[in-house]
Amino acid sequence: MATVRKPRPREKRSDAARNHEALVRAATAALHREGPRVSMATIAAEAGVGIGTLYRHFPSREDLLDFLTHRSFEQVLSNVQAAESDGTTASDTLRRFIEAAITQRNELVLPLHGGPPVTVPETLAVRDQVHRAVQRIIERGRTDGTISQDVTPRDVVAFGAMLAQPRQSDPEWDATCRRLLATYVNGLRAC
Amino acid sequence: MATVRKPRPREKRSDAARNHEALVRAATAALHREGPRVSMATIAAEAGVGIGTLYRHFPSREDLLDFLTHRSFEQVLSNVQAAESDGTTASDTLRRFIEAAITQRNELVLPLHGGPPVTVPETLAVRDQVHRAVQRIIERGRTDGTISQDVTPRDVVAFGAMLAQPRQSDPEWDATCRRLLATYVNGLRAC
DNA sequence: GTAAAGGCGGAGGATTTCGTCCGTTTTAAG
DNA sequence: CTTAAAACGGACGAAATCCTCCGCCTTTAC
Repeated sequence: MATVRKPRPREKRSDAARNHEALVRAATAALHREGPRVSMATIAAEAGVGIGTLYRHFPSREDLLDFLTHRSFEQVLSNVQAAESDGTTASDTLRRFIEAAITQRNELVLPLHGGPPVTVPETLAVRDQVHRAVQRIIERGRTDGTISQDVTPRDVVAFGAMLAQPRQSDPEWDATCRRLLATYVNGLRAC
Repeated sequence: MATVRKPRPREKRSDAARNHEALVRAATAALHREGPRVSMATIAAEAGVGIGTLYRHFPSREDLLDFLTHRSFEQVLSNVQAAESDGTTASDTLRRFIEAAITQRNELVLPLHGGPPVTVPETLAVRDQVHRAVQRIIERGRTDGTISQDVTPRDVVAFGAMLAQPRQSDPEWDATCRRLLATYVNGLRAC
């Protein structure tokens, strides 16, 4: 068997890195603006690259959505961890966490409670971390008396995900959203 | 001017009436099963008619969805009126109303709080009737003390519409849904 | 500078879905 | 039964979308 020469692997090309970032940014913006049905062509145009480039970075539409979903989950996890360390009461911590999801209009959070099922193992792992963190907050709430016995992490995440879905064509949605959140958090207490 | 003879207009044909009903039933079922993106071909097949027949009854996809939306709004209105006359407290009335929307899996209720904007005037009229009925219940709740000052009909309808959206692929959704509703109604009270 | 590894772009094939058209069949009325 | 109005059905044209392919260009390594 011939000796295998091992040429030092090249660095990633700078244009590829730039385009990758542009694509992610464009896809996020386009999804927020036009909903989950945006065409790949629109995304590529918004990123200022050809359609071929889009498909080299993300071999299929599903791959792109999986990537963005994972990213979104990580953001949610980071939010909940941040809230965990600086909320006052437990229910206040949950309020902050959900508020962050809302203001980010983080609609990709939807699969967290069962939209199109997530199949990527790493993404599922992040989702579980979110659930565990919320679980810890709920348990704290049971001792400080601000959260009733039968609330589950699923409930809280599902509620946050619903509110985070952008409602285009309703200028008052923000205000409605805040009132719904206030009422829900208020309802967490007594049983 | 010649006298215009007025031939008695024919009765509507029975097959047309039968097919119309079959189409509405099939469209509802298909939408519940496959979501808002079901193809017209699927609906026609499920109704057991040709694609041409579907398009004679509903000249475009939008016409079909408008029809179903109107129907759905009427059902919601009927629910809220029924609840109005037999709830005990005001918040209990709201709970019954939302429960009805949930158990019917009435996802078409969505445009009530601002999905794809509704443009048919008659449908908008029904929507307003719903809002007014909910408003009446809320006012009753302010006097019997079960509903806080700053809750609006929009909030309640939006909340109900969100819960009524079917979450396929989540077997526990029903239970989650019931807990979310209980918590929300519980939160309506104190301010 | 030079070479080649690797990225870029967009025409176009395959597929899906909307909606039309028109020859055939069914129904209501006399 | 006869007749004509109305409804039926599905092949087909148009348009949107996903993704592939391949000749050309940019970047890295030396």
